[in-house]
Amino acid sequence: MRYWLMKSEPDEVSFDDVLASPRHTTAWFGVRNYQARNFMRDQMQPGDGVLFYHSSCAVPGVAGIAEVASGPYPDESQFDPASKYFDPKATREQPRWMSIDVTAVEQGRYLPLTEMRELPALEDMVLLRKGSRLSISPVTADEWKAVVKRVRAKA
DNA sequence: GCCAACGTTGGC
DNA sequence: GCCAACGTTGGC
Repeated sequence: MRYWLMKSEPDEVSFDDVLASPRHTTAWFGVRNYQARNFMRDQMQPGDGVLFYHSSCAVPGVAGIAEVASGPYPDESQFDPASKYFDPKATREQPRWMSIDVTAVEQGRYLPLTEMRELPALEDMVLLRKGSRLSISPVTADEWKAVVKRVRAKA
């Protein structure tokens, strides 16, 4: 069992959107970075823990806890010329980009990025490293514990 | 809107 | 295979 942090722009897909979806589950599409794709393709397993992070918004931070709900499969949006994620070099025979399903599990408090930066347990977290832009990044068990604790805290 | 950091592209 | 130019990310 591993842990991950996945970034989503809430204007596109927010944690609330996933909670409102059938079975609280959504397809994670639109990843167009090879390192992030490889995590989905090679390492992420159903049941892995996911920190659902809101980026590019007024208050970036962890919006809820989720989990990986499927193995990898081709991202449909790469084949759709009308999609902004369309990739002319991708074919059905040789897809380039992968999706996985993600299920929302628990919404506690919203944990802002500013607060994450103050937690000593998170000082080495990939997300918080200077220049880190990965939309999917690994989270250690200790980091997971520290974040979940703050998400479940009363204040 | 700015800009630092990083990834990708393409000419050579 | 190098590397300059360009595009993107994402916090501020």
